[in-house]
Amino acid sequence: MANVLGAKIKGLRKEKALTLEQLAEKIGSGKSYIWEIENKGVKRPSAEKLAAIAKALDVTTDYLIDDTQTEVSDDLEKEVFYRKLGQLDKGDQDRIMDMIDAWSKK
Amino acid sequence: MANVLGAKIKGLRKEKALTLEQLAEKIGSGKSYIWEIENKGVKRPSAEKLAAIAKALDVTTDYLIDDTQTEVSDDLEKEVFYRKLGQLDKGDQDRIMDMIDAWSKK
DNA sequence: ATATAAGTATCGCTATCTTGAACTTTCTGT
DNA sequence: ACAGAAAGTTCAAGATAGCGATACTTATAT
Repeated sequence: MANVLGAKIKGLRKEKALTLEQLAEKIGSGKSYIWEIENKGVKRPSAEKLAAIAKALDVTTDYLIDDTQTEVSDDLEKEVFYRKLGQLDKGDQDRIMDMIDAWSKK
Repeated sequence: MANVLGAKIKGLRKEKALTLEQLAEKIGSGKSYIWEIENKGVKRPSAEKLAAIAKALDVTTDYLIDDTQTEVSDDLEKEVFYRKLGQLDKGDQDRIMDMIDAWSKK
């Protein structure tokens, strides 16, 4: 379970039936490098490259980077959260945020 | 019109009243390097670094990278909420959701 | 069987990133 | 106002990784 980033990219690329060359072209780099990211566990692609990759694969860079996030985030779940949150007034929203902050400190 | 990234980081850091040293420590870098990112504008930080910075400043890396996006939107704030919520364990997540439910009944 | 596309691998230049110190400016309390 | 502390600014040099170029190997198809 070493190279999460590489696995994600490879998976998404395959889903879209793109070859290394096609993806490489989309993001303006060589296929060898993107192959290395996928397979050799290249640790830190530049933000620029990663943003380009994310765009080409229709995901966010945050999703690609975050190792704890292994599934393309469930839009429905997120939507529900957003909608409920939006129903609160600003003060309550802030209180929720404070609470999340406090609890994530440990 | 150069160095949008640096300006964003600097702005967010100031908003949170963090010193260079404090932010540097949060993300595991020297203050000189982060100063260079903010002011010298020549740097293209790695995705890893940028992700750490985004997390420390409560924004997404996508927001930091996208030069066309210059202000923190409501959507972005919600996105950050959601990200933090995901870091909590299931029990805490449920309690947050319950709280949102309770408060929205008004 | 040959051609062509896809994938695998290596090399090397350059830029990122670290360290760390020294210097300057701004802030703080007295 | 002054000293001392804290924040910010600058520089230099070395280690490391990004990633483009290129060439080799394996799969697919006609």
